[in-house]
Order: sequence, then structure tokens, then C-alpha cells
Amino acid sequence: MIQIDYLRKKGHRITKQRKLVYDLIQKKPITADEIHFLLKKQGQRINLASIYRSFDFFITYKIIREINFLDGKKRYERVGNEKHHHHLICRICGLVEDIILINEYALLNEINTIKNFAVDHHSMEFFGKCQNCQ
Amino acid sequence: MIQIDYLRKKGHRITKQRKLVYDLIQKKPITADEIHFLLKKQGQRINLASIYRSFDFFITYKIIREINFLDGKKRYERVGNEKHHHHLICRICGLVEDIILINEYALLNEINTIKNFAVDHHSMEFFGKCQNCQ
DNA sequence: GTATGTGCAAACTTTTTGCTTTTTG
DNA sequence: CAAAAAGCAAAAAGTTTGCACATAC
Repeated sequence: MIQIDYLRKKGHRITKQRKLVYDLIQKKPITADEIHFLLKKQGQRINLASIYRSFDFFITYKIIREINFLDGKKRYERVGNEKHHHHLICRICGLVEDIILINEYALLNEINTIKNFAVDHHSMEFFGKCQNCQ
Repeated sequence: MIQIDYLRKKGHRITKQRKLVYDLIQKKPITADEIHFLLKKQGQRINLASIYRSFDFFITYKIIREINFLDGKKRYERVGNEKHHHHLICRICGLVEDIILINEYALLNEINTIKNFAVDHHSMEFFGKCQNCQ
């Protein structure tokens, strides 16, 4: 709730809709449409436009970020305190697993120094078959 | 022209439009709209729908692949014989530079063995400031 | 109470599809 | 010439926006 309290202190209102969106994004990367569908099923009153506006809002505060799994939809995931991670996306069952890479530092260093490119954000997605689906 | 000849032998027609799309994708990652705009400017007769259908066609033969720079548009790039590469995307000038990573093998090995996830494709994009824009 | 945020409807952007006409081989 | 691909127009997805109404604080 630390993030939510912070936003409130900043003078923003934590509406029921924002909270619902926030809570769902905590669980796993999700699209606007998935959020809309899930909440409607639960009988919640929420509009797609509000979901998109919530995204903008949370992105501004770096509470969520956009990611893309090459399926034509934008997905959003939480930005927590945890180490920057990436995704394993199973083509069979659709499972999305977070992964933290031991060799990542070497990689970023390689880019920053050898290429002299100042990286401020990066994304890595790995597509294939998960343990269960192989 | 090896790829083009291969397609012809497969019984496909290499139309003027397909060739135009093919040639542009050879140069750099590009969107449907950019291709359309460029070709129209050159006075070529080509329809957006045909561009999208060319994409599907070339993707089927793994001659191009889809990539995503988180700007809401799908981009396509050539799949050549060159080593699998990734992208440095400058937020200032929009430059896209290909990069081949020394430490990539270690990374993929890490995923395949430690996570037991069979990677068949992956994408990495690095956002930031290029040498000139820093 | 009032400013901020939501709902709704319409617009906009990107991509896809059905059908007719054109063109490649 | 016949099959394959392109053009055109309309539709489908996904996302954004203006404005009236609702609500968090």
C-alpha cells in the first residue's frame, strides 16, 4: 500500500476503479481488455477508457510499465522493488514467467561502454516451450 | 536475390509490390505505414492492405520478423544470415542500431538449462540515448 | 463542496477481410 | 490463360478524447 499512500499524498484520488486496476496488475502482466473482462465478470462497474487512463496514470508514477509480447496488444506489469526482470512466454499454454538473469549486468555494461549508448530502459522476451509443455 | 529465387521456385509470384516491400525491409526495421508513405512519395502504386499481406507472406517464409519498439506500431525487419541481433533505440533522434551481444550465449544457456525453458525466439530492445544525443 | 476522475459515445489509428480486377508466369 | 496477388472499401481491433455526471477527500 506504500505506492497507493504515496499517490494519495500527491493529491490524487484512489478511486475504486484505479484500485481494481492496480490490484490486477500486481498479479501478472495483463492487457486492458483482460482487466475489463475480469472485472465485468466480477460484476464491477468499470469502463475500458478508465482502464486506459489508469494505465497512463500509473505509468507516470512508474508504478507500472508497458511490455509487449508480439501478439498485437499492449500489456502492463508492475514495477516493484524487485530486480529488473524479463519474461519467458510459453507458446503452448500462454504461461508468463518472470526471470532474473545472472548475466544481465555484463550485457548492459557491454552496451554502455563498448557501444557508448546510455541505456535507460530495456526489455527482453523469450518465446518457446515451458517445462510442462515440452 | 537468393530468397526471392527460392520463393519463385516455390511457385509464388514476385510482384512489383512484394519486391518493393522486400527491398525496403532490407534497409532497416520499418512499419507498414512508413513503407506506404515512402512508396507513395516515389509515385509507386501500392495499397496498405497489400503491404500487410506481404508481411504475412514473408513472415511465413521467415524472411522477415516482427519486432516491437513500444510505440504502438508493429515493425518488421529482415531475417538474414547474420547472427541474431538486437536493437538500440534512441529516444531522442529515433535511430535504431543493430547490436550483436557477446554475452548472449551465456544468457540463453542460463534460461534453457536452469529454467528448463526451450527458447525458440527472443527479442531484446534497449532504449536510451545514442552516442550523438548524449 | 469542488476538483478530480469516471462513464459514455464518438473518433482515431492500426490491422484485417471480402470481393472484384489486374497481373505474373 | 489460369491462378495468384493487388486494389478498394468496409470492418474489426485496440486505444484515445470530449464532455456531462459522479465521487473521493
